Amino acid sequence: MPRLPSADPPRVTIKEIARMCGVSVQTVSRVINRRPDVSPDTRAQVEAAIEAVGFQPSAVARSLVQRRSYTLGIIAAGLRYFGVAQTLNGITEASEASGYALLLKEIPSTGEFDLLPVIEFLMAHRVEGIIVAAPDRGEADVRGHLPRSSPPIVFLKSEPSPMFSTILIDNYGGGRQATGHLVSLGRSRIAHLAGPRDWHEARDRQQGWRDALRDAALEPGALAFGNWSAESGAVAMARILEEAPDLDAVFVANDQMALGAMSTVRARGIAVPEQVAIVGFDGLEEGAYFSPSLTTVRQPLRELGQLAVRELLAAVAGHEPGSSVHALTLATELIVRESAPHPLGAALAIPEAPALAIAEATAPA
Amino acid sequence: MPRLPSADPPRVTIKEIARMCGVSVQTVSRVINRRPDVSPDTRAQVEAAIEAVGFQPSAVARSLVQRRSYTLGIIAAGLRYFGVAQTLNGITEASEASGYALLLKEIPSTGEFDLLPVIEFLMAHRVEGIIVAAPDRGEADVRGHLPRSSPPIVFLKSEPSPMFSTILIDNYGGGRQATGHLVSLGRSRIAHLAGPRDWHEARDRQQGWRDALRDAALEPGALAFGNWSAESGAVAMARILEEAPDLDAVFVANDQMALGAMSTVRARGIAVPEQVAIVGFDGLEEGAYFSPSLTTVRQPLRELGQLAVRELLAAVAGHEPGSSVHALTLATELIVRESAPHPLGAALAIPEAPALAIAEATAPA
DNA sequence: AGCGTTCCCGTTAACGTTCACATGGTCCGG
DNA sequence: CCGGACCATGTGAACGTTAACGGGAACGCT
Repeated sequence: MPRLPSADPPRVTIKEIARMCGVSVQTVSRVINRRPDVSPDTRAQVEAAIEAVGFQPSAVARSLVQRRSYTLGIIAAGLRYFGVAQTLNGITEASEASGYALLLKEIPSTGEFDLLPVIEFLMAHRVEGIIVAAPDRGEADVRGHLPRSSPPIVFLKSEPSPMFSTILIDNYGGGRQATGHLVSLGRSRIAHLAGPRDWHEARDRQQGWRDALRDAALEPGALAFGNWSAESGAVAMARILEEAPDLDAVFVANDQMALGAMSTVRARGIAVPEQVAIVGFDGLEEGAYFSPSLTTVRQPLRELGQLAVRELLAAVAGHEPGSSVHALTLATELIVRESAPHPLGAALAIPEAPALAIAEATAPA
Repeated sequence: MPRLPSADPPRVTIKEIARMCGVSVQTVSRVINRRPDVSPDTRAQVEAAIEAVGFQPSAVARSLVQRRSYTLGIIAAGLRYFGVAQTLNGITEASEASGYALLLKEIPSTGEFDLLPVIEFLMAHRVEGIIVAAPDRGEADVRGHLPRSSPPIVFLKSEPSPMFSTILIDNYGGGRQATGHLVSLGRSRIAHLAGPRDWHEARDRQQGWRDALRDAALEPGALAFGNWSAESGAVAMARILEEAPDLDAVFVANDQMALGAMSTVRARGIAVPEQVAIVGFDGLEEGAYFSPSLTTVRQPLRELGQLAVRELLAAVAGHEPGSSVHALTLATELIVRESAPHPLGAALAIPEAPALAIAEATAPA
């Protein structure tokens, strides 16, 4: 009766269906939820009615009453970069498989940014878990300031912490792998083109580089920073060449920057890999088609995303808070291609599993 | 009283806050929604209480009672490909700016797939609009089978239709631009490396190629299909070279395939652009660092995503159904780089705006 | 003094589901 | 022919919030 004048066609609800079939709403609810205790006749009738009017039960109302949203929140930064997009891909796959919906928030990939409001936004939507696929670049680590009673959270790009689950790529180990490979090639003046200072991953790769050099009793070479983009890689590479004209290898913190770096090197007339060997990081499939093809460290990013979802769902299911804090680390894999080939004469000196690397290196050209 | 034994700490609600402050829930609601008719004192007191217990109003309950979710649904395919990721980037930006949340569904990027269930899923979540950034590859066009009372939908990768809004890149025009550029270079045996047959965009680019050739009174050259990946580009290029060894140019339907194609061409010892000129499609920033750098057709993908959101929000606001069906087409822009350079001797014959293209071509190396 | 405003706040009823429990019927064994 | 078990269904309340409306106090104006 107190219908507004501007009434849209009133949404058809469970009640309407019940009226149509002459049954109670509860019975309709039972049919919708495939519960056994409904006679075949009524079930068929109700299903027919639902089909007829194209009724869609409201997930919103259901969330409210059940206090469950079957939704996960994702916080991502830098979607336009390969790594994050690939991880997101794994996340959508796994959550699709388990019937969960995804609420996506993207935050700027650079500069100060406070995660807390974003997490609160997701909490207001009552997500059952949150995946943080973005570096924490606020003034203070969010993890100190999380609201009590926040849902399980998995961090994908932060330091491990005793209070929260983290699933990380072994960036440090990958950095060592890359640098170690260059060392095994006999290179000794090995520079590093790092990612943004405020990305945890960038710091770890850099540390891997540093430690691998130390272990080989080599001095750290030149160091410059980019922002993950090919352009920044080209620019930073120019700086490195200026600082250390005699270098014979570079470990670049991601493949896109490596592409830019190779372009700069080529423009200077320096031969890759003869004069300067280059190793990237990411495992871009496209790297196989660079010129020369790019030796790189593959990250299992899709698996990372899938694992994050599984971790979250496990935490949601087994309710003991805190008991499910894990710190997983996923190993990287060296993919040897032309920009830093296998050490030819020194098969014994190869530190990585050669079979794998060789298999990966045969690009279907 | 009928609290279950397994009770989690009962969520703090607006009612709890009201009790704490000795006011009614309505007053708390008013404070939360920043309504003017609350005295400064009570407002401060309520805000303090909210802050103290870390209360988060439930967006779910609010959605239910307001019958508005402030949420948009996104259906995407091929997140791992640059185009889609970039578009998504634009979408997150615009929706962030307008305070909307995003519910993301990814569907397989290849093979038959029925959109309808996905749309129904989003409708069940009461999204206020849907962006379909995926090709429709079901047996029948979804748009014939949409449930009545579906929210506004914007299609980003389908044929224009009188019933639904579409926002499209001018793939046909872009195909003509690319091919026309090759023609203006004096090339006459121009092949095409197309995208998957079931992507609308791929068909349009191909048609642009075909028509540009016809207009130049040239025969269509060889034609092969890839699946957007660099690898498929390399393979398809090999097929093309077999079929038409004498070709002097290729228009490739995206930049990633172009990368693969260039690799194949190079491996055959064929010079780019001297013997074979290559034009890609996408406008990847990375293309500037390929070797040679890639001439391409830039798509305003981020703008596409932003426009889609704006279109949707406009449709949500102005409620007249159907009145807001638009069919926008966004122009592409030719970016001339080394793989298909400017026609040197024939400045007058350049059909594109040279100033722009030249500006884009000076890569910061 | 009377009356209309404005300001602040409370009460009641939704929103569309599901949960816990109640109810009536049918079937079976004794 | 009765008690229990089981099946199919209905009833009322609850989930957490906002909309609609009503009402009292304080203020200003004629």
